[in-house]
Amino acid sequence: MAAAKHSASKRSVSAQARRKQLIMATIKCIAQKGLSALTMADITTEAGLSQGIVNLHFQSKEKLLIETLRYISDEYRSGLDNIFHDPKKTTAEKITAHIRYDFSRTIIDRNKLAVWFAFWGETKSRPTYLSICADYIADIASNLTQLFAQLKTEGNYANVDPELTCVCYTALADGLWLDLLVTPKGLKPKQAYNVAMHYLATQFPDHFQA
Amino acid sequence: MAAAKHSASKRSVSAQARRKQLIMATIKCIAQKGLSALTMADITTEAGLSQGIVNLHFQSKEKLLIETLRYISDEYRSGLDNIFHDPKKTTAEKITAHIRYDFSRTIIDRNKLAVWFAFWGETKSRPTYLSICADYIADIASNLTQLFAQLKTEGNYANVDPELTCVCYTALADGLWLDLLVTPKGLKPKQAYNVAMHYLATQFPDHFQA
DNA sequence: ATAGTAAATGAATGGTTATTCATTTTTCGA
DNA sequence: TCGAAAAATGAATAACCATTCATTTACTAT
Repeated sequence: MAAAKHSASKRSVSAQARRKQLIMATIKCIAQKGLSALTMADITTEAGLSQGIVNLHFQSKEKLLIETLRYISDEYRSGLDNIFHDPKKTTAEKITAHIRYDFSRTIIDRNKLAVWFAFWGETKSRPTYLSICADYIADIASNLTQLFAQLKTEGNYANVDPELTCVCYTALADGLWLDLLVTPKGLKPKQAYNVAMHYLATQFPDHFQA
Repeated sequence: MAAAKHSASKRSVSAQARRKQLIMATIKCIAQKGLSALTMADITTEAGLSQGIVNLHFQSKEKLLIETLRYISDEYRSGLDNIFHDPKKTTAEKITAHIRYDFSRTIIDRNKLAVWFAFWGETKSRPTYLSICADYIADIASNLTQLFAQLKTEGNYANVDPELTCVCYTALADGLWLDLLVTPKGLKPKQAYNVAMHYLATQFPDHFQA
Protein backbone atom coordinates (compact mmCIF):
# COMPACT_ATOMS: atom_id res chain seq x y z
CA MET A 1 0.00 0.00 0.00
CA ALA A 2 2.63 2.56 0.97
CA ALA A 3 4.41 2.69 -2.34
CA ALA A 4 5.36 5.59 -4.59
CA LYS A 5 7.41 7.24 -1.91
CA HIS A 6 11.20 6.89 -2.08
CA SER A 7 11.93 8.04 -5.62
CA ALA A 8 9.45 10.04 -7.59
CA SER A 9 12.08 10.23 -10.30
CA LYS A 10 12.33 6.60 -11.40
CA ARG A 11 9.82 4.05 -12.52
CA SER A 12 7.47 1.68 -10.87
CA VAL A 13 4.84 3.56 -9.00
CA SER A 14 1.77 1.94 -7.51
CA ALA A 15 -0.58 0.14 -9.86
CA GLN A 16 -3.25 2.70 -9.09
CA ALA A 17 -0.97 5.59 -10.01
CA ARG A 18 0.02 3.91 -13.25
CA ARG A 19 -3.61 3.38 -14.17
CA LYS A 20 -4.36 7.03 -13.52
CA GLN A 21 -1.33 8.06 -15.59
CA LEU A 22 -2.68 6.05 -18.51
CA ILE A 23 -6.17 7.49 -18.13
CA MET A 24 -4.73 11.01 -18.19
CA ALA A 25 -2.79 10.20 -21.33
CA THR A 26 -5.97 8.82 -22.87
CA ILE A 27 -7.88 12.02 -22.15
CA LYS A 28 -5.18 14.08 -23.78
CA CYS A 29 -5.02 11.81 -26.82
CA ILE A 30 -8.79 11.71 -27.36
CA ALA A 31 -8.78 15.50 -27.34
CA GLN A 32 -5.88 15.61 -29.78
CA LYS A 33 -6.82 12.87 -32.23
CA GLY A 34 -10.44 11.98 -31.58
CA LEU A 35 -11.81 8.59 -30.53
CA SER A 36 -11.90 7.18 -34.04
CA ALA A 37 -8.24 7.78 -34.86
CA LEU A 38 -6.95 6.87 -31.39
CA THR A 39 -4.29 4.15 -31.24
CA MET A 40 -2.64 2.33 -28.38
CA ALA A 41 0.70 3.67 -29.58
CA ASP A 42 -0.60 7.23 -29.20
CA ILE A 43 -1.56 6.59 -25.61
CA THR A 44 1.59 4.79 -24.54
CA THR A 45 3.82 7.35 -26.25
CA GLU A 46 1.96 10.19 -24.54
CA ALA A 47 2.43 8.41 -21.21
CA GLY A 48 6.11 7.79 -21.97
CA LEU A 49 5.74 4.05 -21.46
CA SER A 50 6.01 0.91 -23.53
CA GLN A 51 3.59 -0.64 -26.02
CA GLY A 52 2.26 -3.44 -23.89
CA ILE A 53 1.56 -1.39 -20.79
CA VAL A 54 -2.14 -0.81 -21.42
CA ASN A 55 -2.91 -4.49 -21.80
CA LEU A 56 -0.94 -5.17 -18.63
CA HIS A 57 -3.03 -2.73 -16.58
CA PHE A 58 -6.39 -2.71 -18.35
CA GLN A 59 -6.48 -5.95 -20.40
CA SER A 60 -7.74 -4.20 -23.51
CA LYS A 61 -8.16 -0.85 -25.22
CA GLU A 62 -11.92 -0.99 -24.80
CA LYS A 63 -11.60 -1.44 -21.04
CA LEU A 64 -9.23 1.52 -20.81
CA LEU A 65 -11.78 3.66 -22.65
CA ILE A 66 -14.54 2.60 -20.31
CA GLU A 67 -12.37 3.39 -17.28
CA THR A 68 -11.59 6.78 -18.78
CA LEU A 69 -15.27 7.60 -19.15
CA ARG A 70 -15.89 6.38 -15.63
CA TYR A 71 -13.03 8.52 -14.35
CA ILE A 72 -14.35 11.80 -15.69
CA SER A 73 -17.91 11.03 -14.74
CA ASP A 74 -16.93 10.08 -11.19
CA GLU A 75 -14.85 13.21 -10.90
CA TYR A 76 -17.78 15.35 -12.02
CA ARG A 77 -20.31 13.62 -9.85
CA SER A 78 -18.22 13.70 -6.69
CA GLY A 79 -17.61 17.44 -7.03
CA LEU A 80 -21.36 18.02 -7.14
CA ASP A 81 -22.01 15.64 -4.27
CA ASN A 82 -19.70 17.65 -2.05
CA ILE A 83 -21.66 20.77 -2.81
CA PHE A 84 -25.01 19.09 -2.33
CA HIS A 85 -24.05 17.69 1.08
CA ASP A 86 -22.29 20.77 2.40
CA PRO A 87 -24.11 21.57 5.67
CA LYS A 88 -22.75 25.13 5.76
CA LYS A 89 -24.55 26.21 2.58
CA THR A 90 -28.09 27.47 2.17
CA THR A 91 -30.22 26.14 -0.69
CA ALA A 92 -29.53 29.18 -2.85
CA GLU A 93 -25.81 28.95 -2.09
CA LYS A 94 -25.77 25.33 -3.12
CA ILE A 95 -27.38 26.17 -6.44
CA THR A 96 -24.92 28.99 -7.02
CA ALA A 97 -22.04 26.67 -6.17
CA HIS A 98 -23.42 24.04 -8.55
CA ILE A 99 -23.40 26.49 -11.44
CA ARG A 100 -20.01 27.91 -10.61
CA TYR A 101 -18.74 24.37 -10.56
CA ASP A 102 -20.32 23.53 -13.93
CA PHE A 103 -18.30 26.34 -15.49
CA SER A 104 -15.15 26.11 -13.42
CA ARG A 105 -11.68 25.42 -14.87
CA THR A 106 -11.66 21.77 -13.82
CA ILE A 107 -14.89 20.97 -15.60
CA ILE A 108 -14.73 23.03 -18.75
CA ASP A 109 -11.18 22.02 -19.55
CA ARG A 110 -11.38 21.51 -23.32
CA ASN A 111 -9.60 18.17 -23.17
CA LYS A 112 -12.24 16.80 -20.86
CA LEU A 113 -15.08 18.33 -22.85
CA ALA A 114 -13.72 16.61 -25.94
CA VAL A 115 -13.82 13.33 -24.06
CA TRP A 116 -17.41 13.83 -22.92
CA PHE A 117 -18.66 14.52 -26.41
CA ALA A 118 -16.56 11.79 -27.97
CA PHE A 119 -18.30 9.26 -25.76
CA TRP A 120 -21.75 10.79 -26.07
CA GLY A 121 -21.37 10.50 -29.82
CA GLU A 122 -20.96 6.75 -29.42
CA THR A 123 -23.59 6.04 -26.79
CA LYS A 124 -26.23 4.94 -29.29
CA SER A 125 -24.01 2.06 -30.41
CA ARG A 126 -22.32 1.23 -27.08
CA PRO A 127 -24.65 0.26 -24.27
CA THR A 128 -21.82 0.33 -21.72
CA TYR A 129 -21.09 3.98 -22.40
CA LEU A 130 -24.78 4.74 -22.25
CA SER A 131 -25.28 3.08 -18.90
CA ILE A 132 -22.34 4.90 -17.32
CA CYS A 133 -23.77 8.20 -18.55
CA ALA A 134 -27.39 7.44 -17.65
CA ASP A 135 -26.27 6.55 -14.17
CA TYR A 136 -24.66 9.80 -13.18
CA ILE A 137 -27.24 11.87 -15.06
CA ALA A 138 -30.14 10.45 -13.03
CA ASP A 139 -28.21 10.97 -9.80
CA ILE A 140 -27.47 14.61 -10.43
CA ALA A 141 -30.94 15.42 -11.76
CA SER A 142 -32.49 14.05 -8.62
CA ASN A 143 -30.33 16.26 -6.38
CA LEU A 144 -30.81 19.37 -8.46
CA THR A 145 -34.58 18.96 -8.69
CA GLN A 146 -34.65 18.70 -4.92
CA LEU A 147 -32.71 21.95 -4.55
CA PHE A 148 -35.07 23.75 -6.91
CA ALA A 149 -38.08 22.40 -5.03
CA GLN A 150 -36.65 23.67 -1.75
CA LEU A 151 -35.96 27.11 -3.14
CA LYS A 152 -39.46 27.23 -4.58
CA THR A 153 -40.84 26.71 -1.09
CA GLU A 154 -38.37 28.99 0.68
CA GLY A 155 -38.92 31.82 -1.78
CA ASN A 156 -42.63 31.40 -2.50
CA TYR A 157 -42.15 30.91 -6.21
CA ALA A 158 -45.62 29.63 -7.01
CA ASN A 159 -45.06 29.30 -10.75
CA VAL A 160 -41.82 27.35 -10.73
CA ASP A 161 -41.90 23.72 -11.81
CA PRO A 162 -38.76 22.19 -10.21
CA GLU A 163 -38.55 19.25 -12.60
CA LEU A 164 -38.95 21.42 -15.66
CA THR A 165 -36.37 23.87 -14.36
CA CYS A 166 -33.94 21.01 -13.76
CA VAL A 167 -34.38 19.57 -17.26
CA CYS A 168 -34.02 23.02 -18.75
CA TYR A 169 -30.94 23.96 -16.75
CA THR A 170 -29.25 20.63 -17.42
CA ALA A 171 -29.88 20.83 -21.16
CA LEU A 172 -28.68 24.43 -21.16
CA ALA A 173 -25.45 23.49 -19.39
CA ASP A 174 -24.81 20.63 -21.82
CA GLY A 175 -25.41 22.95 -24.76
CA LEU A 176 -23.08 25.59 -23.34
CA TRP A 177 -20.38 22.96 -22.89
CA LEU A 178 -20.80 22.05 -26.51
CA ASP A 179 -20.38 25.70 -27.45
CA LEU A 180 -17.24 25.94 -25.37
CA LEU A 181 -15.85 22.91 -27.16
CA VAL A 182 -16.91 23.72 -30.69
CA THR A 183 -16.59 27.50 -30.81
CA PRO A 184 -13.94 28.37 -28.23
CA LYS A 185 -13.25 31.62 -30.08
CA GLY A 186 -16.87 32.65 -29.68
CA LEU A 187 -18.04 31.82 -26.21
CA LYS A 188 -15.84 32.35 -23.14
CA PRO A 189 -16.28 30.46 -19.86
CA LYS A 190 -17.39 33.59 -18.03
CA GLN A 191 -20.06 34.27 -20.63
CA ALA A 192 -21.30 30.71 -20.47
CA TYR A 193 -21.67 31.12 -16.72
CA ASN A 194 -23.62 34.34 -17.28
CA VAL A 195 -25.98 32.67 -19.71
CA ALA A 196 -26.73 29.94 -17.19
CA MET A 197 -27.33 32.56 -14.50
CA HIS A 198 -29.58 34.50 -16.83
CA TYR A 199 -31.85 31.48 -17.07
CA LEU A 200 -31.89 30.87 -13.32
CA ALA A 201 -32.75 34.52 -12.76
CA THR A 202 -35.90 34.03 -14.83
CA GLN A 203 -37.02 31.30 -12.42
CA PHE A 204 -35.81 32.71 -9.10
CA PRO A 205 -35.54 36.49 -9.61
CA ASP A 206 -35.27 37.27 -5.90
CA HIS A 207 -32.27 34.99 -5.50
CA PHE A 208 -30.26 35.31 -8.70
CA GLN A 209 -29.19 38.21 -10.87
CA ALA A 210 -28.82 37.90 -14.64
CA MET B 1 -28.22 14.96 -67.33
CA ALA B 2 -31.63 13.35 -67.82
CA ALA B 3 -30.75 9.99 -66.35
CA ALA B 4 -32.50 7.91 -63.69
CA LYS B 5 -35.68 7.69 -65.67
CA HIS B 6 -36.43 4.47 -67.55
CA SER B 7 -36.05 1.86 -64.83
CA ALA B 8 -36.13 2.67 -61.17
CA SER B 9 -35.84 -1.05 -60.51
CA LYS B 10 -32.39 -1.78 -61.92
CA ARG B 11 -29.01 -0.32 -61.29
CA SER B 12 -27.14 2.65 -62.50
CA VAL B 13 -28.89 5.75 -61.38
CA SER B 14 -27.39 9.20 -61.73
CA ALA B 15 -24.10 9.86 -60.00
CA GLN B 16 -25.85 12.32 -57.71
CA ALA B 17 -28.44 9.75 -56.64
CA ARG B 18 -25.76 7.17 -55.95
CA ARG B 19 -23.84 9.64 -53.80
CA LYS B 20 -26.96 10.39 -51.81
CA GLN B 21 -27.67 6.68 -51.42
CA LEU B 22 -24.21 6.21 -49.95
CA ILE B 23 -24.59 9.19 -47.63
CA MET B 24 -27.88 7.76 -46.34
CA ALA B 25 -26.24 4.42 -45.72
CA THR B 26 -23.44 6.22 -43.88
CA ILE B 27 -25.89 8.00 -41.58
CA LYS B 28 -27.56 4.73 -40.72
CA CYS B 29 -24.25 2.99 -40.08
CA ILE B 30 -22.83 5.77 -37.89
CA ALA B 31 -25.98 5.54 -35.75
CA GLN B 32 -25.69 1.76 -35.55
CA LYS B 33 -21.97 1.30 -35.01
CA GLY B 34 -20.53 4.68 -34.12
CA LEU B 35 -17.86 6.60 -35.99
CA SER B 36 -14.96 4.73 -34.47
CA ALA B 37 -16.10 1.23 -35.44
CA LEU B 38 -17.40 2.24 -38.86
CA THR B 39 -15.97 0.32 -41.83
CA MET B 40 -16.32 0.73 -45.57
CA ALA B 41 -17.79 -2.76 -45.72
CA ASP B 42 -20.57 -1.72 -43.33
CA ILE B 43 -21.52 1.18 -45.55
CA THR B 44 -21.44 -0.66 -48.86
CA THR B 45 -23.35 -3.63 -47.45
CA GLU B 46 -26.00 -1.30 -46.02
CA ALA B 47 -26.29 0.35 -49.44
CA GLY B 48 -26.44 -3.05 -51.15
CA LEU B 49 -23.50 -2.20 -53.39
CA SER B 50 -19.97 -3.42 -53.93
CA GLN B 51 -16.80 -2.82 -51.93
CA GLY B 52 -15.12 -0.33 -54.22
CA ILE B 53 -18.14 1.92 -54.76
CA VAL B 54 -17.28 4.53 -52.15
CA ASN B 55 -13.83 5.14 -53.55
CA LEU B 56 -15.35 5.41 -57.01
CA HIS B 57 -17.78 8.15 -55.95
CA PHE B 58 -15.99 9.87 -53.08
CA GLN B 59 -12.29 8.94 -53.50
CA SER B 60 -11.88 8.10 -49.83
CA LYS B 61 -13.69 7.25 -46.61
CA GLU B 62 -12.72 10.58 -45.07
CA LYS B 63 -14.28 12.50 -47.98
CA LEU B 64 -17.50 10.51 -47.66
CA LEU B 65 -17.66 11.41 -43.98
CA ILE B 66 -17.16 15.08 -44.72
CA GLU B 67 -19.90 15.00 -47.36
CA THR B 68 -22.18 13.28 -44.87
CA LEU B 69 -21.66 16.03 -42.31
CA ARG B 70 -22.19 18.62 -45.00
CA TYR B 71 -25.38 16.88 -46.08
CA ILE B 72 -27.06 16.98 -42.69
CA SER B 73 -25.89 20.49 -41.94
CA ASP B 74 -27.14 21.78 -45.32
CA GLU B 75 -30.44 20.03 -44.78
CA TYR B 76 -30.86 21.64 -41.38
CA ARG B 77 -29.79 25.07 -42.50
CA SER B 78 -31.99 25.14 -45.59
CA GLY B 79 -35.08 24.20 -43.57
CA LEU B 80 -34.46 27.18 -41.30
CA ASP B 81 -33.72 29.49 -44.21
CA ASN B 82 -37.13 28.74 -45.70
CA ILE B 83 -38.79 29.72 -42.45
CA PHE B 84 -36.70 32.85 -42.05
CA HIS B 85 -37.48 34.07 -45.57
CA ASP B 86 -41.17 33.18 -45.58
CA PRO B 87 -42.94 36.48 -46.38
CA LYS B 88 -46.28 35.19 -45.12
CA LYS B 89 -45.12 34.82 -41.51
CA THR B 90 -44.95 37.43 -38.76
CA THR B 91 -41.86 37.61 -36.56
CA ALA B 92 -43.49 35.63 -33.77
CA GLU B 93 -44.70 33.02 -36.26
CA LYS B 94 -41.22 32.62 -37.64
CA ILE B 95 -39.84 32.02 -34.17
CA THR B 96 -42.56 29.48 -33.43
CA ALA B 97 -41.88 27.74 -36.73
CA HIS B 98 -38.16 27.70 -35.95
CA ILE B 99 -38.74 25.90 -32.69
CA ARG B 100 -41.28 23.51 -34.13
CA TYR B 101 -38.73 22.71 -36.80
CA ASP B 102 -35.95 22.14 -34.26
CA PHE B 103 -38.05 19.42 -32.65
CA SER B 104 -39.76 18.01 -35.73
CA ARG B 105 -39.45 14.40 -36.89
CA THR B 106 -36.98 15.21 -39.66
CA ILE B 107 -34.53 16.89 -37.32
CA ILE B 108 -34.72 14.84 -34.15
CA ASP B 109 -34.49 11.53 -35.98
CA ARG B 110 -32.16 9.58 -33.69
CA ASN B 111 -30.00 8.41 -36.56
CA LYS B 112 -29.26 11.99 -37.53
CA LEU B 113 -28.74 13.08 -33.92
CA ALA B 114 -26.18 10.31 -33.56
CA VAL B 115 -24.38 11.68 -36.60
CA TRP B 116 -24.35 15.24 -35.24
CA PHE B 117 -22.84 14.21 -31.96
CA ALA B 118 -20.43 11.77 -33.52
CA PHE B 119 -18.94 14.62 -35.53
CA TRP B 120 -19.09 17.16 -32.73
CA GLY B 121 -17.09 14.75 -30.64
CA GLU B 122 -14.32 14.88 -33.20
CA THR B 123 -14.29 18.58 -34.03
CA LYS B 124 -11.41 19.40 -31.72
CA SER B 125 -9.11 17.11 -33.70
CA ARG B 126 -10.54 17.67 -37.21
CA PRO B 127 -10.46 21.25 -38.44
CA THR B 128 -12.59 20.37 -41.48
CA TYR B 129 -15.47 19.17 -39.32
CA LEU B 130 -15.12 22.24 -37.15
CA SER B 131 -15.26 24.66 -40.04
CA ILE B 132 -18.37 23.04 -41.52
CA CYS B 133 -20.08 23.29 -38.12
CA ALA B 134 -18.89 26.81 -37.33
CA ASP B 135 -20.18 27.93 -40.69
CA TYR B 136 -23.80 26.95 -40.30
CA ILE B 137 -23.87 27.89 -36.63
CA ALA B 138 -22.88 31.49 -37.33
CA ASP B 139 -25.42 31.71 -40.11
CA ILE B 140 -28.34 30.52 -38.02
CA ALA B 141 -27.36 32.58 -34.96
CA SER B 142 -27.36 35.71 -37.04
CA ASN B 143 -30.89 35.07 -38.34
CA LEU B 144 -32.29 34.11 -34.97
CA THR B 145 -30.78 37.10 -33.19
CA GLN B 146 -32.41 39.31 -35.78
CA LEU B 147 -35.81 37.73 -35.15
CA PHE B 148 -35.47 38.21 -31.40
CA ALA B 149 -34.42 41.82 -31.92
CA GLN B 150 -37.50 42.45 -34.06
CA LEU B 151 -39.84 40.87 -31.54
CA LYS B 152 -38.24 42.92 -28.79
CA THR B 153 -39.18 46.09 -30.69
CA GLU B 154 -42.60 44.91 -31.78
CA GLY B 155 -43.57 43.81 -28.30
CA ASN B 156 -41.81 46.47 -26.21
CA TYR B 157 -39.72 43.99 -24.30
CA ALA B 158 -37.28 46.45 -22.75
CA ASN B 159 -35.32 43.89 -20.75
CA VAL B 160 -34.64 41.37 -23.50
CA ASP B 161 -31.10 41.05 -24.81
CA PRO B 162 -31.52 39.46 -28.28
CA GLU B 163 -27.98 38.11 -28.49
CA LEU B 164 -28.13 36.58 -25.04
CA THR B 165 -31.51 35.04 -25.79
CA CYS B 166 -30.15 33.57 -29.01
CA VAL B 167 -27.11 32.03 -27.31
CA CYS B 168 -29.30 30.67 -24.53
CA TYR B 169 -31.93 29.22 -26.86
CA THR B 170 -29.33 27.65 -29.14
CA ALA B 171 -27.47 26.03 -26.28
CA LEU B 172 -30.76 24.82 -24.82
CA ALA B 173 -31.79 23.24 -28.12
CA ASP B 174 -28.40 21.51 -28.47
CA GLY B 175 -28.69 20.19 -24.93
CA LEU B 176 -32.21 18.91 -25.53
CA TRP B 177 -31.03 17.12 -28.65
CA LEU B 178 -28.37 15.45 -26.58
CA ASP B 179 -31.03 14.35 -24.10
CA LEU B 180 -33.15 12.94 -26.91
CA LEU B 181 -30.16 10.98 -28.14
CA VAL B 182 -28.79 9.78 -24.83
CA THR B 183 -31.93 9.23 -22.77
CA PRO B 184 -34.68 8.45 -25.30
CA LYS B 185 -36.61 6.63 -22.60
CA GLY B 186 -36.61 9.74 -20.47
CA LEU B 187 -37.32 12.76 -22.62
CA LYS B 188 -39.91 12.66 -25.41
CA PRO B 189 -39.84 15.00 -28.43
CA LYS B 190 -43.00 16.75 -27.31
CA GLN B 191 -41.53 17.44 -23.87
CA ALA B 192 -38.34 18.77 -25.39
CA TYR B 193 -40.43 21.17 -27.44
CA ASN B 194 -42.25 22.25 -24.29
CA VAL B 195 -39.00 22.91 -22.47
CA ALA B 196 -37.81 25.13 -25.29
CA MET B 197 -41.14 26.99 -25.28
CA HIS B 198 -40.92 27.39 -21.53
CA TYR B 199 -37.68 29.31 -21.96
CA LEU B 200 -39.02 31.50 -24.74
CA ALA B 201 -42.07 32.30 -22.60
CA THR B 202 -39.74 33.74 -19.95
CA GLN B 203 -38.40 36.20 -22.52
CA PHE B 204 -41.54 37.02 -24.51
CA PRO B 205 -44.46 36.26 -22.17
CA ASP B 206 -47.01 38.10 -24.30
CA HIS B 207 -46.18 36.00 -27.36
CA PHE B 208 -45.43 32.52 -26.06
CA GLN B 209 -47.02 30.23 -23.51
CA ALA B 210 -45.01 27.80 -21.41
C1' DA C 1 24.24 -8.94 -0.81
C1' DT C 2 20.94 -12.07 -3.09
C1' DA C 3 17.16 -14.72 -4.49
C1' DG C 4 12.62 -14.39 -5.64
C1' DT C 5 8.83 -11.74 -7.25
C1' DA C 6 6.51 -8.21 -9.60
C1' DA C 7 6.51 -4.71 -13.25
C1' DA C 8 7.70 -3.26 -17.64
C1' DT C 9 9.46 -3.80 -22.22
C1' DG C 10 9.15 -4.10 -27.32
C1' DA C 11 9.65 -7.21 -31.21
C1' DA C 12 6.72 -10.52 -33.36
C1' DT C 13 2.02 -12.01 -34.57
C1' DG C 14 -2.31 -12.22 -36.59
C1' DG C 15 -6.48 -10.10 -37.62
C1' DT C 16 -8.70 -6.17 -39.75
C1' DT C 17 -9.60 -2.81 -43.21
C1' DA C 18 -9.08 1.07 -46.83
C1' DT C 19 -7.81 1.20 -51.32
C1' DT C 20 -6.64 -0.44 -55.97
C1' DC C 21 -7.49 -2.16 -60.50
C1' DA C 22 -8.28 -5.85 -63.94
C1' DT C 23 -12.54 -7.58 -65.32
C1' DT C 24 -17.50 -7.55 -66.04
C1' DT C 25 -21.83 -5.31 -66.79
C1' DT C 26 -24.65 -1.64 -68.35
C1' DT C 27 -25.80 2.39 -71.05
C1' DC C 28 -26.59 4.90 -75.17
C1' DG C 29 -25.54 7.05 -79.57
C1' DA C 30 -25.09 5.78 -84.34
C1' DT D 1 -28.12 -4.14 -83.52
C1' DC D 2 -23.51 -2.94 -82.34
C1' DG D 3 -19.56 -0.93 -80.26
C1' DA D 4 -17.41 2.44 -77.38
C1' DA D 5 -17.59 4.63 -72.97
C1' DA D 6 -19.09 4.74 -68.35
C1' DA D 7 -20.29 2.45 -64.10
C1' DA D 8 -19.80 -1.16 -60.99
C1' DT D 9 -17.67 -5.22 -59.16
C1' DG D 10 -14.87 -7.87 -55.81
C1' DA D 11 -10.56 -10.34 -55.26
C1' DA D 12 -5.95 -8.95 -54.22
C1' DT D 13 -2.88 -5.78 -51.87
C1' DA D 14 -0.57 -3.27 -48.56
C1' DA D 15 -0.82 -0.70 -44.47
C1' DC D 16 -2.16 -0.49 -39.88
C1' DC D 17 -2.83 -1.76 -35.23
C1' DA D 18 -4.25 -4.39 -30.84
C1' DT D 19 -2.50 -7.97 -28.42
C1' DT D 20 0.89 -11.46 -26.89
C1' DC D 21 4.81 -13.16 -24.53
C1' DA D 22 9.77 -14.21 -23.98
C1' DT D 23 13.06 -11.32 -22.00
C1' DT D 24 14.82 -7.57 -19.18
C1' DT D 25 14.65 -4.46 -15.32
C1' DA D 26 13.41 -2.99 -10.72
C1' DC D 27 11.93 -3.87 -6.07
C1' DT D 28 11.65 -6.32 -1.49
C1' DA D 29 12.32 -9.48 2.18
C1' DT D 30 15.57 -12.34 4.21
